[in-house]
Amino acid sequence: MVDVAKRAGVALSTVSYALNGTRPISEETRQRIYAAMEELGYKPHALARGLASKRSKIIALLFPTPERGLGLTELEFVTSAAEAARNNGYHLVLWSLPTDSSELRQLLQQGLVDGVLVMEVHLNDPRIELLRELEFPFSMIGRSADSTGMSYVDIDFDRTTQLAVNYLAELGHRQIAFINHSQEAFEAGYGPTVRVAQRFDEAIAAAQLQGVSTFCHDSVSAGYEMFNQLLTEHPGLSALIVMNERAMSGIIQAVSERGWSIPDDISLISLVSSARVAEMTLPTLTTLEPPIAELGTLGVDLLIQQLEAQDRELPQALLPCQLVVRNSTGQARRTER
Amino acid sequence: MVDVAKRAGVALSTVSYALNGTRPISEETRQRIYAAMEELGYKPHALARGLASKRSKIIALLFPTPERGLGLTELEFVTSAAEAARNNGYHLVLWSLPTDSSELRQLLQQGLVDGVLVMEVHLNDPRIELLRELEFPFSMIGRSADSTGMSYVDIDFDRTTQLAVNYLAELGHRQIAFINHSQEAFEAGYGPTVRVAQRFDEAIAAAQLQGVSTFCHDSVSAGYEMFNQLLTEHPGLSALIVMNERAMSGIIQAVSERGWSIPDDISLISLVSSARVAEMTLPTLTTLEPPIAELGTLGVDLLIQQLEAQDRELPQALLPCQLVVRNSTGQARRTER
DNA sequence: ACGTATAGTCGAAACGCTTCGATGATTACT
DNA sequence: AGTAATCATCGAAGCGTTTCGACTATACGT
Repeated sequence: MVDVAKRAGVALSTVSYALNGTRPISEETRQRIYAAMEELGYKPHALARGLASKRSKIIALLFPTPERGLGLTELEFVTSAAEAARNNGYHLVLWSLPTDSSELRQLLQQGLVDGVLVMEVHLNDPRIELLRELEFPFSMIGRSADSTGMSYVDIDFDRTTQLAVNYLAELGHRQIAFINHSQEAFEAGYGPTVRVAQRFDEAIAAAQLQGVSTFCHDSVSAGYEMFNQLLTEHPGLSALIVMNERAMSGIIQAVSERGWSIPDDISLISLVSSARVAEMTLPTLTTLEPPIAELGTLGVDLLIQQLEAQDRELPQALLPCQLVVRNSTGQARRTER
Repeated sequence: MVDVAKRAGVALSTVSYALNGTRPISEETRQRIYAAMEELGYKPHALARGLASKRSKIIALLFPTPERGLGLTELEFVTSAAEAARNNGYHLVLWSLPTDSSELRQLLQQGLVDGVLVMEVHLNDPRIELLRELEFPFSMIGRSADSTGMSYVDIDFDRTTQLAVNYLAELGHRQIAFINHSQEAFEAGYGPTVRVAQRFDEAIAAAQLQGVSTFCHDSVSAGYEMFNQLLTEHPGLSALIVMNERAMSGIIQAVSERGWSIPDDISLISLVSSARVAEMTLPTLTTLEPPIAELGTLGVDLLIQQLEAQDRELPQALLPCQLVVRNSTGQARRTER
């Protein structure tokens, strides 16, 4: 930088001002400075800049260590966040930690990152508490129980659930089951699990349908068994809303073993599930697909906005899933089986 | 840090030495210093450390922007790399760029990262060329065409292919097809595609079997059509080795439509495919599963070793996939169909 | 014509650490 | 006993930026 300054015949600080636009610089000098930078192949040093300005332009993505196992969803998420960060001139570091790790505090206090984006937020999340305590800038994907005054993006589960129920109702289904993630996830306060469970009951009631809502472990075999059990207890079921990709595989197997056909004998909707997975099965699955990339991008944008804005506004956003009709849903049967 | 020094009654530099162990410090003073740090809640500042030492302890994961679409594989990869980095006291930033992006140069010259880990290396990869040109420390997942003198980890495709062919041969299969990724991937020099294609022919010849090797687009429908075409042209096929998860779905559909059963009428092996996907299908798939987490961890380890070692050795490693027998493979039919 | 903004620039002091050379004080080796 | 390492520590000079206060020259309002 000192070389650039010399070559352009200006002071060191002038180069800095030209670079960041912090103070006015005459067009003429700016030209000279840029030319000098070009000729010398000068590139500003990120660390030095960060040290002096106290803003590293690095944000962290707080990524829970695989508990429920990782989905395609998460990956797209990560990459879209990385891209969004880069588009804003930020870097994205990955911090993959258990939610209750004490290591987070250390990492935050290293002063490396300007803010963090928290994924897979639980209704009651120790990471969030820590961040608030340290008054560390953050925003979330998903929401903790009380998310007032915090910045977040999340799937609009109310709307998503409503869309699924409405669609099935339009097809003439009257008895609909909802298959959730596990009870443990529910009790741990995993957002989607809690919110959809609640909304499902409301939507069913409002549409004057019959509904049954149940938890299910995230495994193929659990899905298989759950389906059989459900149909024993509620033989009139004609449609299932499933928010559990692994269980979905088991359900499809159980249906096929029974000699039934999808969607003639039963309709299936996969909730918050990606196209990639939905197209791997036979038949392909009607889904409500989360706007993953948008969530990632938006999450990063909100965080950066928060970091750079002077005012203390904490923006929030909810995005609904999109109904993509494929081959696993159809008109309800007219006749009893 | 100056406060810690004062409180411990030592010089600033002594605190630094105690922290990094760069020079010997008496046990007694070390105690005092650590106590002081504790009391003051002192945490070293990562950026300042990086600036002064010229080693940021940050590495980048060079992640290609989704071309072939993202797999579960990649995600596990990313998280395992992040963890490995953290275990070594490093941070991992994500750089998601097209392989031919000019932006990489900018990023490298920012001086933010000490080294990069390159994913999805093509046989002829501009990123690698750039890294060599700049003499920037890096290691790779996968290999470029000439990988002598470079550090990498990769799947041992030779051994993996051999395992698959051997296993099928043992089951009595005599006519085996190999379904690869697309021809475009092959021509682009995508490593797995090229290496397995080559090795398949060799392995078939060595085992004195009949083999047919074919490319296939990464899509369900392409797999479906490819299967039908293959069986028209080679009615004697009794086993398929498939390295193409999406095509695999199509193949399974085609088999089932034909009224055939897996594995009684045809055996399927999914190559370099994760357990998550293999267990979603009916029947579950026999696979050769890549040691993804190990690859990620090892890749990071090799890179860091390279960064910290004084000697200029560039370690390399090949790991084979593991054969996991599930329900898609069985004895070859004794009789003609 | 006079104080007062404002544009444009400079020099120097941070930012929070590492690292080099120097200095005593021990210990080891002939 | 004398020289040479080694141990333990200190002070100061960076690392490559940003940012603050100061200064000059020009334009502004009255």
